[in-house]
Formats: sequence, C-alpha cells, structure tokens
Amino acid sequence: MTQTDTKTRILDCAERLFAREGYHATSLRTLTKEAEVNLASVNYHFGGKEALLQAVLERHLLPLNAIRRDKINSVLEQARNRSTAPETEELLRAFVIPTFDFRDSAPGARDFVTMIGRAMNEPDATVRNAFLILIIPLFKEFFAALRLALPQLPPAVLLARLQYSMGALSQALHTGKDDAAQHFDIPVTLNNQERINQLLNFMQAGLEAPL
Amino acid sequence: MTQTDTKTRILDCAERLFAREGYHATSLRTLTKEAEVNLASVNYHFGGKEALLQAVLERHLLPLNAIRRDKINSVLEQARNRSTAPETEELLRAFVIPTFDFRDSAPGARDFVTMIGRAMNEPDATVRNAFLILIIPLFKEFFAALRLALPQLPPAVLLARLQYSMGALSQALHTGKDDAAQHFDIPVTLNNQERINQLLNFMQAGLEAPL
DNA sequence: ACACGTTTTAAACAAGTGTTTAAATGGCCG
DNA sequence: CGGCCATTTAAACACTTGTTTAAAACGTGT
Repeated sequence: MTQTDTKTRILDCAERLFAREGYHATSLRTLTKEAEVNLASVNYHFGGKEALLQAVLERHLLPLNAIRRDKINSVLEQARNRSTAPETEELLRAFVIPTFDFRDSAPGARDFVTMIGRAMNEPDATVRNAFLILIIPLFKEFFAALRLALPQLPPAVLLARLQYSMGALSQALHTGKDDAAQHFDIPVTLNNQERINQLLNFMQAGLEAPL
Repeated sequence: MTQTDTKTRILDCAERLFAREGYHATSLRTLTKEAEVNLASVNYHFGGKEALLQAVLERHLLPLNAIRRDKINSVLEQARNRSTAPETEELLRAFVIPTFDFRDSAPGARDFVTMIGRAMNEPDATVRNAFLILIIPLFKEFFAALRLALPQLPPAVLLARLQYSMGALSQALHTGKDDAAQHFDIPVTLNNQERINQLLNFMQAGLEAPL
C-alpha cells in the first residue's frame, strides 16, 4: 500500500509541523522533504494545502469528538435513570478526559493535541474556522448538557463561563515543558494526572461559582 | 512631523492587521499600502518586519504592564498596612481591569487587546516569544503576589491555576461578536461590564478552589 | 539661497510560495 | 506480454515574500 503510506506520512508530518511551527510557517517543500514524499503528492492526494489542514484536523478530531459525545450522553442517561440533574464534574470529565487519554495513546498524538489547543485562538481565520466547524456541534451539545447541571445560571452567564473554561483547557493542552512555566523556579512540579485533576477542579469551581 | 506620522501610521496599521489576519498572513505590501506609506519605510523606520512586531507590542504593552504593576503593588501595600494577606479578588482586579480599561479607551485599542489575547497561544514561536519576553516579568510579580493571597496552595498548584486563569483571560480578550458565540442562540447577552465581572468571578473561584 | 542630514520613493533583488504540467514509473489483470 | 490504471517524479509556472539600493525630495538651520 504505497498510497496509504504516502498519505499517512504526509498527515503525520503535517500535524507535527502545523503544531510546532504553525500552519502558515510550514511550507509544502519543508513538509514533503521531511515526509520523504514528492512535492506534488500533497496536491495529488489532498487537493492543496488547505484541504490537507482539514484532513489533519478531521483524522483525529472526529473520532475524539465521537468519544466525548458518547461519554456526555452516558452521563446524561445515568442522570435520567436517577431522576436527578447531571453533575457538572461528571460532564467535565466526559469532555476533558478523552483528550488527555488520546494525547498519551500514541507518540504523535501529543502534537495533534497541542495543535487543537491552539487552534481555537488562531489569529488566522482559515485555521480557526477549520477547527471551529468541527468542534461547534459538540460545543452545543456540551452546553445543553451543562444547562441541565447548572439550571440556576442564566444562559448567557453559562456561555461566558464555558468560553473561559475552554480557554483554560486550551492552555492545559498546548502548554509544555518549553513554555513560560520554566521561568518560574518551582521546587516540585505536577505530574500529568495531577495537572488534569487541577484543571478539572479549576473548571468546576469556575462553572459553579456563585452569581 | 512627517516622521512621526509615518511611524504611527505603520504601527496603527500593523496592530490592526496583525490582530485581524495574524502576523504571518500580513504582508508588508498590504500593510504599507493600507497605511499609505512606502514599502521601504518599514525597514527604514523599524529595521524589518520582526522588529515592527516588537515595536507594536512594546508601544502599548509596556505602559499597560506598568499600570498593572502599580495596581498590584498598591494592593500589596494596603495589605501590609492592614497586616493581613492581600485578597485574591483585589489582585485579580489589579491585573485584569487595566486591560479592559485600555481596550475601551481608544478605537484601535480593541485590536491591540485582541492581539495580546491571542499572542500567548500563537503557534509561531517568533510571535509568542516576542510577547512572552514582555509579559513574563509581570507574571512573576503577579505570581509572587498571589502566593501571599493563597499561602495554603503548593506553588506548583498555584502556577497551574494561574496558567488556566490566563487561558480564560485570553479567551475574554480576543473573543468578539464574530466568534463561536453567535452559533448559540442565547436570548439575552452580557454587556461589557457583566462579562468582566463574570471573568473575575470565574478566575477567583478557580484560583480559590479547595484542594 | 545654499548645504546638510533626514526621509521618501520607485525599482530591482534573491529567495520562497502553492500549484500545475506532462512524462515516467509502478503494479495488476486480462 | 500488453494495456490500463493509479501513483510518483522533476520541471516549470506564476506569483508573493522581505529586503536592499540609489536617486529624488524634503525640511531645517545658517
């Protein structure tokens, strides 16, 4: 399967370079040289640079969103069976945990997670919209679920808090060892699980804050 | 003062285009045409595109950071006079409020705030580092002040929560009417002051969350 | 009015961009 | 083997990029 090899090699390389250098800063010549494929193969297999970006996003984000959707619906169903409102914490876990599970599941997955952590804040509308189109349907479901967990919050307030939560998540996803944190000389640092728990704590406290 | 006119016209245009299209997506030809100056004047007055970016950031971020630093120190001094620990809420206000005050102070200021809201998450290291170098000293002071307000938190936990808070702030700064929010049909939306209060509430609750 | 330093201008530069083309290669089946 | 399809390849295309150059224009102080 030379075709599959070529396509995946391009996708793998693209997701690494897009995550580390950015979409605009990555040229097809750098990309194809590093992937050891011909320059024209990107256009042949994907149709262009922008279509490649979309393919990179879809490859992992669609399955990831499906998992998140399932987990959210599972939390909702359990709440219905109990005839109670779903817990904010459970919904947050359903949305957040799959991302970190995926990040640690494969070597290249970390780059992809970094990429989507930054995509929401991309200055370039091309990249930002390509990501938003894939994530907004899930956002709407997540928002509707949180409405059930926090019925006392006005919708506009919940929406604002959800946006702030996504900003916190974004930070957690793309912040690495090379980041600003190294400028703070902290004696002990947090391991992965502790960081995830801190993030969930933070989001839950912010979402459930008194009005 | 033709010189000042040219320099400021370039700076104004650069901050608008960098904020709306991104640094890489903005070409000097687009920029200079829109600013109605000669193409070469960017290199003559600033030395190059990257130096222009730094000048754009410094022009407003240095004064803004000075204000934030003063307000933080003022909160700390008042706490010392009372012989009590500073309040998390007061420190947050000292850090956050000046940014929004600045945003509403001038027509072009909104673009600058959008830009710094995104700069922290920039995929491109050139832009990200140019911003981080200017903001990290203030971050360290802010972190030290928050340590006094939240002495029971391990430093690593506080640092993580501070990063998440900055993610929330970043969202609040660069999120506009054109953003994902428009996909949610919410009956009533929040005005500026309400959004700021919600952000402060969110950050405070997250920072002060029980361990 | 002249001269000097600063600023503006148009043109050219060298390099890099995404994309397209047409020929070459490859493998598979009749 | 020969024909056909998908794939790969190298080259060229048309265009844009940031930067540099040298001459022109400008403004100011004497």
